[in-house]
Amino acid sequence: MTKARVTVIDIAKAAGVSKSTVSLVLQGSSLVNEGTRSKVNAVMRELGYVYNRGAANLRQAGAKSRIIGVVVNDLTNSFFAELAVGVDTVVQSAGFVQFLSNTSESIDRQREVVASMREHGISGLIVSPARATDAADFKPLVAAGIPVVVVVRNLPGAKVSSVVSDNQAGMMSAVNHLAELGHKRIAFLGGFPDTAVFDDRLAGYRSGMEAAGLDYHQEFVVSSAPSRAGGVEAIGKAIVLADKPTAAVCFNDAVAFGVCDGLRARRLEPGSDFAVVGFDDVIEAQAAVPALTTVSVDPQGIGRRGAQLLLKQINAGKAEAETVTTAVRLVVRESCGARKSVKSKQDSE
Amino acid sequence: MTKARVTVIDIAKAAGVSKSTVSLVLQGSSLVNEGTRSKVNAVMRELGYVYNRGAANLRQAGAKSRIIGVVVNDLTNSFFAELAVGVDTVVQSAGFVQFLSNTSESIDRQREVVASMREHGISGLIVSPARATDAADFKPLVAAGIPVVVVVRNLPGAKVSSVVSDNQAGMMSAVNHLAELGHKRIAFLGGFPDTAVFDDRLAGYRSGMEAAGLDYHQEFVVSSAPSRAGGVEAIGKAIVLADKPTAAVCFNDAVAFGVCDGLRARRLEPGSDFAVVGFDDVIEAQAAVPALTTVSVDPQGIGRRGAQLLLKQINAGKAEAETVTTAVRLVVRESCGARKSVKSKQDSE
DNA sequence: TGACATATTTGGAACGTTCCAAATATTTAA
DNA sequence: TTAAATATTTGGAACGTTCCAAATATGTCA
Repeated sequence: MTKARVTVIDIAKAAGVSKSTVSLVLQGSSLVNEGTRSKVNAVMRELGYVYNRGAANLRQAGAKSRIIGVVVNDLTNSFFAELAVGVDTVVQSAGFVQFLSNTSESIDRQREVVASMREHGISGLIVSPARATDAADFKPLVAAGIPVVVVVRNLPGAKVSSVVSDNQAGMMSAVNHLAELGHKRIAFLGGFPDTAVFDDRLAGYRSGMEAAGLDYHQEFVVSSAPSRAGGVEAIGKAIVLADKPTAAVCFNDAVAFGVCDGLRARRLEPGSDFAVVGFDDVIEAQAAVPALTTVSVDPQGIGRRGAQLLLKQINAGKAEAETVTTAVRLVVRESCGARKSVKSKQDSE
Repeated sequence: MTKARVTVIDIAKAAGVSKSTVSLVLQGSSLVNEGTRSKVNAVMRELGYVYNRGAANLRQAGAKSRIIGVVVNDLTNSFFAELAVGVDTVVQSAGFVQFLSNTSESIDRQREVVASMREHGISGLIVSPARATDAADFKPLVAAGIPVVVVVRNLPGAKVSSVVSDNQAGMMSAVNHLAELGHKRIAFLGGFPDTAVFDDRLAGYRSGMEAAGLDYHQEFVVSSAPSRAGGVEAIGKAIVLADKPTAAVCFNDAVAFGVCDGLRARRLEPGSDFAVVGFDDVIEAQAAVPALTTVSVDPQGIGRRGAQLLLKQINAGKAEAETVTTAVRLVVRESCGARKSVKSKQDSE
């Protein structure tokens, strides 16, 4: 390869100024004379100078690395990919770069990547925590003055900011919609009860039932893995109840798809024979058959909000824990039985 | 917050050794006495020491940062999200971290993020280039001894390694399948002719036609944006030809979906009235109606291969440009008319 | 025990930047 | 024309590590 790196000293020599002046130019200081500035810039271009951020960070105390760490629990899931894109958008336009890692729901992996990010001197962290993450896990970071924003899944007890969607309101509107369609026996299917998101969504379900003047029955709540397979399992348990439900709100879209599978296996057609509503509005929801009625949360929006919040804290130098909930909206498609027939024009974009 | 950073010197003092010894411990050198090592480790834990990689990189010439830059053109597309996950898997288990950025097909953005990554001292770069990327854009990197691996879209003329799927073979098998189903007039729809991928896929189409003993007609090749809208446009042009095609292979799945839309708008049912085959096997392909017959490429696999290749070059210290093509396979579903009716068991996984 | 080999430890001097206090140029005001 | 003010430039000394050459400890063999 080529020889050694070009440093500010090389530039200084070539431009006939001191390294301090070059540094000033690098930082866009107004102290330097226009003529000098352009000469220095010209030399830099000519010599192919590359700024060494590592060296700079070393001198400038901690928080100036301009790296934002982003940790998501499942990048394969387009919901989180969108989230990452949202973060990237604002992070990038603020002149930061993003360090993205995927934990695949592994808590160990999460610990590793966060440690690694810390070693690299991130100025802030956005994390969608892996399941069963200990609230104390991010203590050391905030203690070191590195702001942390938790997104999607909140971490009760952790003294960090968070951005979550309005799970409760979303579930309420789903239940409300089903009630308006005349359903009385509405089940809540899927999800692990040990998560904060589950609690929120369940609470929304309860208030929705209450608001619609319907009774809350313990046995209409069937938890399961928040996956397609979990959905199959959950509907299997719900459909054999003496007092069969006629509709279900699901913990998320994956569960909802599983519920549809399970219904079909029992010769019931989702939409016409049984109403199904999901949560998240993942990309497949509109292309599915029947198209899934679901609560749409805007993952890019969450990402952007989270990033904004984080940047604010980085700039403020002080991390006031703050919680923001982003709005959601019910998207009515076919699986709730409200609309028959083929996919609508609007949805197919 | 708390006071200053804990440094190697603090550790040394507290453990009663010299900073050099601490450094040795950090590097896991076999030179240090077991007893000393464990004492030092204990002190590090106790004081909450965090390794400062930036400082280390400063000393250790260039290529040791253990950061891999990953640049994709569209993270929203689950194809590329999967790719990133594939990369992350191997990168992470090799003890590197990944710096992921999204360019949204913007060449300027791409230039920015690559520059930024360089400043941060990446040890290598994996990139799925934005459309119309200049092959010379990565010259400076390789000149600086930073290995670059291009994935998915190759960059003819750039002296870098690449990992691409076997576009040609994939298209051939698609054409072959349609020919076996009895189609004689098969169109090639969608895609921008200025890309290498287009050339490859088109070449596959031509050889496929030839292999099946069918004539290649210039007017059966209709290019368009590689998007859903582009698909609508392309089928619109193809369906009005005097000698109407009865089937089409599409540049990618998005185009294929658009083609289906366009067919329906003309009261033709994809699958029964006209056979459609896509390329990529995006996640929506199996859930669509009709389920899309398509050429499945394994994006995670490409990511893994790319990462392996890159790590190999990093370790070798020498970047021998190398091209690997990964295998693809045709997934027969409904849109080609080979199978009627509802979705199969296998596909719904 | 002495001499040598082997195992362990250790002070600097880098690495490429930023910051500071101070030096030097250039203007301005009288 | 000169003093004071303002505009620009500048040598070190950090920052937290790794590397080197050399020092010190420990062990081995006659």
